Amino acid sequence: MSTLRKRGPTIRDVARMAEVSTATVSKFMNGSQRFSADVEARVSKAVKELEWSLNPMARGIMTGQTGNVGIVLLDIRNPHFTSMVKGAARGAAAAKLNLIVADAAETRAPELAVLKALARRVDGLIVSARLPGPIIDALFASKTPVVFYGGPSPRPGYHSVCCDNYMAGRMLGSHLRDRGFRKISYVGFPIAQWSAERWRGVQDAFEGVDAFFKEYQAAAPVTEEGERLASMVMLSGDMPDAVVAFNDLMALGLVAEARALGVKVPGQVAIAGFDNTAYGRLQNPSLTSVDMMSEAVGELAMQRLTEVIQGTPASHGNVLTSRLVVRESTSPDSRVNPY
Amino acid sequence: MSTLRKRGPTIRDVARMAEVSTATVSKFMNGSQRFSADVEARVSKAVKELEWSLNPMARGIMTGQTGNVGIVLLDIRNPHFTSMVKGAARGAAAAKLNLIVADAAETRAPELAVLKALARRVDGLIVSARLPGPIIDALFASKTPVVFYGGPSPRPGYHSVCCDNYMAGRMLGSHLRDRGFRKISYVGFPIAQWSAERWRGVQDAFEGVDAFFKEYQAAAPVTEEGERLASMVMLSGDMPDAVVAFNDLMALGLVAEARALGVKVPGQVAIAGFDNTAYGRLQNPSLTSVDMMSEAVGELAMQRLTEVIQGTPASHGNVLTSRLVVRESTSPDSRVNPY
DNA sequence: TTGTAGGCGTTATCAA
DNA sequence: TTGATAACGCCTACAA
Repeated sequence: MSTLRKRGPTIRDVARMAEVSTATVSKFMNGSQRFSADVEARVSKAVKELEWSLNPMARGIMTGQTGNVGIVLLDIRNPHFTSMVKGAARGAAAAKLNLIVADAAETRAPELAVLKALARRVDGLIVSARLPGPIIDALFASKTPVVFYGGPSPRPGYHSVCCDNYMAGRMLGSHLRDRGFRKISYVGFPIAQWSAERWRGVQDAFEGVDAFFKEYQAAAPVTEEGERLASMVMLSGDMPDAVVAFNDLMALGLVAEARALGVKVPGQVAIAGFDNTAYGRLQNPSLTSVDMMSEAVGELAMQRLTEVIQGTPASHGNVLTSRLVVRESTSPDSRVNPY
Repeated sequence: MSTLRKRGPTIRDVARMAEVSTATVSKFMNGSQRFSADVEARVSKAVKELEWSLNPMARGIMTGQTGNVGIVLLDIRNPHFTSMVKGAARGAAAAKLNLIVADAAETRAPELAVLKALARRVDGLIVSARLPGPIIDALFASKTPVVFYGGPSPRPGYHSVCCDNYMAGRMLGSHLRDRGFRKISYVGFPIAQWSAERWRGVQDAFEGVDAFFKEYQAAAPVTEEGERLASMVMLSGDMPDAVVAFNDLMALGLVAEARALGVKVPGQVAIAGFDNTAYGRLQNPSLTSVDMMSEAVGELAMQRLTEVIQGTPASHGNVLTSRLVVRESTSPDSRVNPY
C-alpha cells in the first residue's frame, strides 16, 4: 500500500561521476581526511550536480548513531516544559542533532512500549525524574544515554539537571516572612517528589517565627486544578494570608478563581508560584514566582547528554541557581491581621 | 572520539535461536505472513529471550521510511503552536510515527541547510505556510511530503490545514460592531500573509456602518511587541475604542501595557485577539478571542500528512471552522476594573 | 509455510 | 592520499 519515494542517487553514483572510489567520497563527506585539490574539486562538483546527500539511515547502520536525541515531556502545554524544549533545541542544534519531542500525556496508554521504540531511534534521551519507576528501569535496561530533569536522578550514576527545589522554596518563604505573612497554605503536587522539597523550604524560612501552615494536594500541575482547589484553599476555615502553589500554572488558576470568588489578590490573600512563566508577568495582578531556569535547564541537560553520548568525561555543576521574582501578587498590604 | 554503544543482538541471532531463517523472523516481525503455531512460538520466544527488536535504521534503508515525521514551528513558546504540536503528536502516535519538532527560531542562521538535513530524516513534514520562499522551494525540490498550516498552500497541489482567516476576522468584527465600537485599530503582523485577511474580515463586518480604521504593524507576533506598540496604538491621536491584535500574545501584551499606562480595559478601550490561548481565559480582564482550533489543525495536518505519505487518495476538508469566544475585554460598558 | 541469496547505501579496514 | 572490499542489520524476490 505504501508508495516508496523514488530512490535518489547514491554514493556510488557520486563516486562514478567524480571518478573516485566510494571510500573517498565517504571520507570527503565526513571531513575525516584531507584530499588533493583535484579530487576535492571533482567530488564536490559531483555532489552538487547530483544534489546528493548522505543517507542518514545507511550511515547510522554503520556508525550506530541516529543523529537524533529525544526529550520526554509530561505536558507540552506547560510553559515551563516549553522553555525547556527551547533550551534543549538550542543545545541540539549546536550539536547538529535533531530533537524528537515526545509528549508523555499523549502516549500514556502503551507508554512503556512507546518509550522503548523511541529509545531505538535516538542516541540519547532527556527525561523527567518523575517518570514512573518501571519506565525508568526499562530505560536503564536499554542502555540509552539518559539525562534527567526536574529533580535528582532516581538512580545514582546518572546526570540530572535541575534547580535546588528546597532553596527555591526557602527563598520564597523568606520573602513571605519578611512581608509579614504568617498563615501560609501550599497547593502541592505530590506526584513530583520535589513538591515536598519546595514546601519544606518555604516552611523552614519561618523558623523561629510563629506561623501557621496548611497543605493541599493537586491531582495535576495545571491551571484547572488551581481553579478547582481555590475555594477550598481560600474560603474553608480561616483564610490563609498567602498561598504558594507548586507551579505558576496552578497559581494562575488560583488567582483567576479568587477573582471569581470575590477574594482580593493581593488585598486579602497573596499568591505565588514557581517557574516564572511568561504569563505571570503580564497577569493582573502580576505573579510573584521563583524562576526555575527552565530554558537553562533544557540547554544544560542537552549539553550533558551530548557529553554522555560522546563518552566525554562529563563535567558537573548540574544544579542551577533559581531566582525569586517579586511582583504584585505578594504585595504586603494583603495581610489581614498584621502582627 | 565517539564511543559506539555495544551492539545488540541481530535478526540472525534470533533466527539461529529459533532455528528458522532470518526471512521468517523478518516476516514474523512485520506481520506480513502467517506461520505455523510451532514456528510462531519459537520465534516469539527467541525475540523475548534476546530482548531483540528491529533496528529501525537497517529497516529504513530497505523500506525507504524513517518512521519519523517533522513539524517546523516558528516559535515553540507560542501557545498556539504548542497546541498544534499537541494535536500533531496525537496524530503521530496514532500512526506510530515519531514527531521531530524543529523550532525555526533556533535554527535561523543556516535554516535552509538545517531543513534539508531534517527532510532526509523524516517521512514527511508539517510546516508553516509563511516559511520563506527559498525554503519552501527547497522543500518541494526534495520531494518530501509536506502539509502546510496557518494559511493556504503557497503552491497549488499541496495540502494546507487552517481556519478561514477572513471569516475569523469577520466574526470578531461583527461582534465589535454589534457592541457599538466604531474606532477600530489593528495591530497586524504583515509577515504572515493572513494577517491582512483577518483585518479585511474585521473591516468588512462594518460595511454600511460609519467606522474608523487604523492599522499598525508588529515585527514579531509576541507579547513584547504588544507591549511596545501599546502607547502608540492607544495614546496617539484619537484613541480607538477597540483594538484587535493579530494574535492573543500581542493582545495580552497590549492589555498589560494598557494597565501600566492607566488605560482601562475594557473601560476605555476594548482589546481582542486570535487563537484563544489558554491564558486569555484566566486574564484579568479575560480576553475576547477567536479560537483558531490550534490543536485540531495540528491533528488534521498530521492526518493529511500520513495520507500523503501512504499515497492514499487524500481526503479534503482542510478548512476548519473558527469560533468567537467573547469575554470581558470587549465588554461594552465602562465598569471600572476591580484591580 | 519456510528458506536461499542478493541487495539496500554507507563506513571501516587495510593495502597500495 | 586513494581504493578494494568486507561488513552493518534488515528486506524481498523467488525458489522449495
